[in-house]
Amino acid sequence: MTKDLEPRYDHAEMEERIYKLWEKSGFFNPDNLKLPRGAKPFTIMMPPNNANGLLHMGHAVGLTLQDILIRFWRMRGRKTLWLPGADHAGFETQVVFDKKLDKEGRNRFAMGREELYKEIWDFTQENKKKMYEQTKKLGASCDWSRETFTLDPKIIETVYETFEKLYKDGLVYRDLKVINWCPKHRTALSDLEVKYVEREDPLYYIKYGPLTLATVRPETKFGDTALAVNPKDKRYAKYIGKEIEAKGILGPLKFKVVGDEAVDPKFGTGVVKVTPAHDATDFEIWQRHKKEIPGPKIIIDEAGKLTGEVGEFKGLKVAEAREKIAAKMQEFGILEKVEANYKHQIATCYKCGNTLEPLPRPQWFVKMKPLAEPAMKAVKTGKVKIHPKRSEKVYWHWLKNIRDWNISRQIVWGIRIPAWFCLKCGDVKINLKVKSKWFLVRHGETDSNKNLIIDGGGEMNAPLNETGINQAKEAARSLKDLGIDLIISSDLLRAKQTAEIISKEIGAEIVFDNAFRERHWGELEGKTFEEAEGLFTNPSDWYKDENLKPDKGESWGEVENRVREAFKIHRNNHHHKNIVIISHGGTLRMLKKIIKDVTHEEIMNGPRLRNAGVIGLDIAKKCEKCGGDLYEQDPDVFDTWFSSGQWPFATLMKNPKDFKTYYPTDVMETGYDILFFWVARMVMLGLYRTGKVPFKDVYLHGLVRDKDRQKMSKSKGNVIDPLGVADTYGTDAVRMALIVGNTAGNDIVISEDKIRGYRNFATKIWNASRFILMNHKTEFLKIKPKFTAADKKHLVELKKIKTRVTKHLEKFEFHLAGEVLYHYFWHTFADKIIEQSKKRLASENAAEAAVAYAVLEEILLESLKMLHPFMPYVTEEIYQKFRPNELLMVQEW
RNA sequence: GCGCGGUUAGCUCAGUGGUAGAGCGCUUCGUUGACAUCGAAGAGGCCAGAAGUUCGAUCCUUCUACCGCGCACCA
Repeated sequence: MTKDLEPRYDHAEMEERIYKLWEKSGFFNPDNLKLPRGAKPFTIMMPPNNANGLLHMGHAVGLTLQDILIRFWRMRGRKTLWLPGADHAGFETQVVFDKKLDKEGRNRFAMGREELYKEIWDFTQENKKKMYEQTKKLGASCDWSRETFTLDPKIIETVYETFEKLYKDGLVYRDLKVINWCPKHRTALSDLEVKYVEREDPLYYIKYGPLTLATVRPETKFGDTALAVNPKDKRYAKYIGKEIEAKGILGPLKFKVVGDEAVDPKFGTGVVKVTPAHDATDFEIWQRHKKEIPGPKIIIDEAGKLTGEVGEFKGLKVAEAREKIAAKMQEFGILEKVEANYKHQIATCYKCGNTLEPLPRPQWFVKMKPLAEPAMKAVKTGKVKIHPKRSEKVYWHWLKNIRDWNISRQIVWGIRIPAWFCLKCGDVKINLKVKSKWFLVRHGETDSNKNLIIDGGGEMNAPLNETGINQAKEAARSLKDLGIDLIISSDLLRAKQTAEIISKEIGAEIVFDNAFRERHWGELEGKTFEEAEGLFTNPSDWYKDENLKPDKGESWGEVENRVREAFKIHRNNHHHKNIVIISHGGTLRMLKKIIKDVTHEEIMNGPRLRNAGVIGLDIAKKCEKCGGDLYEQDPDVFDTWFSSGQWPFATLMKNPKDFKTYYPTDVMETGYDILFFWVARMVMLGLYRTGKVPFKDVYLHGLVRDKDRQKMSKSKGNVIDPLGVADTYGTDAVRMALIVGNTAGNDIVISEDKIRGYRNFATKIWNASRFILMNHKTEFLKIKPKFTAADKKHLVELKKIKTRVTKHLEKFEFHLAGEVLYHYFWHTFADKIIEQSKKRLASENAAEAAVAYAVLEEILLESLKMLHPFMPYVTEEIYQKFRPNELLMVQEW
């Protein structure tokens, strides 16, 4: 019992000091807690916050609720682990980063995989650091020694193991399906990431020979491959199985009519067109009638523009094309009528709001039904309890109707899917052990490239220009840290310079091989493409014909032969080494042709490798099917939720002792908005991998809203920054304001007024304590207090309060516990008990004063204990004035 | 279409089978050393509407109205 308290307290100074004191004590780490052997653990996995921004009020709510649980159970003698972490948040982070790139006038589609990955990595690490600082400021008593990022090797390894297990069990498969495609973000999305919005669009009735059908998407007509009616529909029974001829705006059409249950006879005309490439239902109709009708005919590309056999509409965006096509149909007299304001639901991207384009793509899917069964059972039997209870019904309903989960994402930020395809036969290998990696790199840009001048293996031999040098440097950076042993380069100047720049960065030796030179274009060398045009019948023949040979130049066939020979020799000599081959656009095409064993036409129609572009080849054991040993890894990454769905066990699994002690965890605390995204998947994957539920209780908190019930958002400008108000009013006030009146599953209303109210409460606690401390006299220490009946009554009441608070906390009724404490401390203890004791404290009789004091101190210290989980800083600070050298944080509850 | 939640003080929200609570706001009074970031006193609610169960309902049941949300392949 040392100093008096200042009349006011400086929360800023205090919070920093106290947090450091807690950290220094080591008690955030359960291994350091002084507990009897066999003390029961209590574990919470902190939901890994997205490492793409700062914490907002929603995070503050979650962290506070978790910290209350952790501090409460720690004081109750449990071996308490709260493991903090951050999520790479694949798609979400990619979206945030895209915006950043956009501001800088860049875009990710023009960046190399490694380069982009590295930049986002740095970006997330920076965010993570700031986020953890904020987490500390909010008083979170988590074990920083076990901090985990979802891209830590231990997590990736575990995720890979899970994927392999699922694959072997037949629960993960790769299949071509029509998936939700966002044309803006150029990636597939899971069904959960689709937001359906109601919209009014025209419904077009189109004549199809003797039939009429209704559609809102006339633009997809070019992709039609059949018509369908309900088999029970008497009106159309006679058409089933027949071919129908009709007038189309690009010429006559001829489609077969199939009978399928998916068609609702009551809707529209009861006839639908079947567009398997651009409609999931139609795709399924096709699958059921594969033998009778043609499959997907793609007429919309990844950017949402018309492509393929669409005549004059090629290149138009879907919305534009729709109007023009409808107009054309009108002209042709095949548009029967238009219902103007047809209300329907359209699928949009939950992030950007753009209309999704259903596209057929091969993707990895998780078969969900077998995983959902045990997950439903776990909740039904009470092994997992969800608070609020009503959410169990919602959980139940979702799992019951669950569909297979597309886990492939076409972005680079994330955990790359550990699936390799044999380059020769296409066979799939999971978790392939790669022996060595070979990289094929095109040289950087030259002025010839820039000005479209033919500069092959001839005399020009242009050097890199400034852009080219920078590109080479970029490529060099992307090849760094990959353990490259050797660079094999064409000896032409542009390749040589590129090789030297890369060598300088990665420190590997260069050997030159003129077999990797560009095709010698003979008499065409030095000419612009325009000038060269007249020299062949068709410019595209330069590429198409593998035997065509310019004067004094080489044919593609000749290039292929020399490359084949050189590649074979280098393969034999260096198969165990990581190699970079630096060569030229055309030459690399030939190399790819050799590796993939495909036709000349196919390789020439394939994508062009940009300057300094990198292609990775993985060399591993021989394929059991074809004997090839060159593989290419699936470029896609996992849906973030596939990895975060493994969070409760992936964080512990690689440390068997921790896993045994702390798994299953006790409580999962998170927002109700991610019940399906995350909670349900954690239960499924947890049960699947470990045979045990990942947690026993799920506590769901609501969305944070402002005092007018508006959702907080940056665009509305009504965001309250939790750290900002913590600076102003103190963390304790913010925490308490977030708890009182906040019930499970309901939205939380927070306003600065409310926070101010609880700041006043903190002041009240401070001043009541100050008063008590002020009345302490050293002579009291010698006096054994004799409590009066009234004193005893107060102490009994205190006990009752403690029982109530304990019960509330055990039942996850944080708001009730907080209210009871608030009310008791202010309106019973301060207003009544302290007021009544003032006379006795002032008594001449030391024994009487001592008793009065003893009662107050007892009640105060017990109250501080109970308040500590809610308001950790102010309570800890005061407690130490009464009990120096002790830590309230680890006092017994 | 199915499901869920809400409707309580001027505002935002807690709560309970038997005299209704918090924060902010409002009214009046008060600076005698814990606290004006306060204290004292107070105003303010047929707890959405209707019916039912009950000795008794704001709380349980049913229906209705309005608000919000989730899920759903109907072209």
